[in-house]
Amino acid sequence: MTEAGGIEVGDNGSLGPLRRAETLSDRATDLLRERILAGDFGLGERLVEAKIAKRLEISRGPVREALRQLRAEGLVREEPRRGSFVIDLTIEDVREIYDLRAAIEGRAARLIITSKDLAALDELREILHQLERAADEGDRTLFTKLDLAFHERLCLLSGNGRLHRVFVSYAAVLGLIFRLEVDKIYTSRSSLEDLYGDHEKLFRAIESLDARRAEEACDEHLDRAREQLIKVFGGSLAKSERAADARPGA
Amino acid sequence: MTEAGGIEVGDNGSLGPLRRAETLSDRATDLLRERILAGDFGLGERLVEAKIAKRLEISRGPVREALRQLRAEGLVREEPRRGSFVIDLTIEDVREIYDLRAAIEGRAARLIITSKDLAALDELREILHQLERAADEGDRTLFTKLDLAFHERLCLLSGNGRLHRVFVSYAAVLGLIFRLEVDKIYTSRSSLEDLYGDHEKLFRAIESLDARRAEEACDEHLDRAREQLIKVFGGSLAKSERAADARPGA
DNA sequence: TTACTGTAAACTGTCAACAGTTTACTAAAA
DNA sequence: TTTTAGTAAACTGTTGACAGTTTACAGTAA
Repeated sequence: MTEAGGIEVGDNGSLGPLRRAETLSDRATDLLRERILAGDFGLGERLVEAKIAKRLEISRGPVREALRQLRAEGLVREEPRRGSFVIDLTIEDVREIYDLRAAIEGRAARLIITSKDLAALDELREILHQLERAADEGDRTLFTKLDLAFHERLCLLSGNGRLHRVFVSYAAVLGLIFRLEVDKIYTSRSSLEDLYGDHEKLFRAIESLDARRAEEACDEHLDRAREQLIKVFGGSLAKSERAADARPGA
Repeated sequence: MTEAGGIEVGDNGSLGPLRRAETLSDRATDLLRERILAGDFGLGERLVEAKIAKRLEISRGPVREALRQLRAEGLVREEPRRGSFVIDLTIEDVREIYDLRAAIEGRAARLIITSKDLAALDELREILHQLERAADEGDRTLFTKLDLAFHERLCLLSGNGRLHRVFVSYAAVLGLIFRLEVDKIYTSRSSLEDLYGDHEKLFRAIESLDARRAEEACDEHLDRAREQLIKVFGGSLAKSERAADARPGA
């Protein structure tokens, strides 16, 4: 599931339709996304098709398609006849994404509640427990991963595939934001316990099966998370990580 | 703005950066989207790269990219090594899209309200007036076009580019749904006046600058619109319009 | 007839090369 | 020195061809 933004969900334990061989485009997409999220490509850095193709030892075609896919995911920006670049993230982008999140995830919570899907609640609870453990152990990288998983699952369990697809479409950028946050967060006062508590509060609201309360909790949760981010980054995300030329490997 | 799903918004009256020459991919994307929306390709119909390329007198590369773009817009479905197909719309899809719309457009309304952007209200009012005129004249095609424009503008005026992009990402499919609706709606009792009244109600709620009321109005508006659609299509959208082979022209 | 098998046609995935544009660089002119 | 013009290099957009997979079909056996 290339489109899933790196979040694998599929199960194929018993006998089902065989997973079709991945195309080079798909693998290139996954690899490039990973590299960008890992920070191997800086914000705003140019992505030159030919250089990437050479590095991956494939032709430009699949690389081109991969870049298109990443553009659709919002991780890459394309300028006609000028090429592709890793996006530049600004505080304004963070604001936009968090408003979008509030819309999507608030609705997802509501849909879960109206469907009265108790198994969904159990799944969320399970992730919540893992989140608690990660907070206890102070594992920030794991925490952000589970944080993302919690919200992803929320959207998936809404039963609305398109809602989930929208989440996935910004999940990659969110992952990038989280990575930048982890790099910086050690210097801030914020604790994982606070962040965990926030998630627990959101879950309790969903668990109460009160749609309005859940939506409000979601709004508040994301408002706090956003303000936290803005505080951490103090106005500028793009820590002049900008680079003019391509540097396609690691 | 190829990504804009056929809804042109850009203004370049005074001196601004010159619009870069469109690529073949972009033109192919626009053309194919238009054709699909016009019904020249049936639901579920296969889109064969080579045939389309031949018909447009270009090579397969740009066609391939166009199909990828349309996939991102949700109008086309791709199966690895099997090809691209126009989507099949079911009632379940309509439900999904309308829940997504409620999330996105409700939030857009809220954002406009919290920003207290009165010029935005004026713009919406203007479209509303045009909508009224179309209803009076009984011009259903124009009405659906303006209906789409009203909601698109709502999202644009939210000031959140990503929110707007999500709207655009389902606008093409919505256009397809509206087209199918126009074909069928003559046999139903629903009147354009009712539909107009519904929009006016939504606008009044936004105009009142009460975010909660506006969100609820949006929910209700879309709930009604959805039920209307389901009533019209009576359970099955895909009126066995399905075709096995490609038929790339008109 | 029905189920199975093998073969040809159709189509997608991938590649390598060319054309035209953009960018970077060098040198001349103010 | 700063600006302008000119030139080479780099890069994207596009093309046509090939390889491997999927699909359709004809033929054979039950």
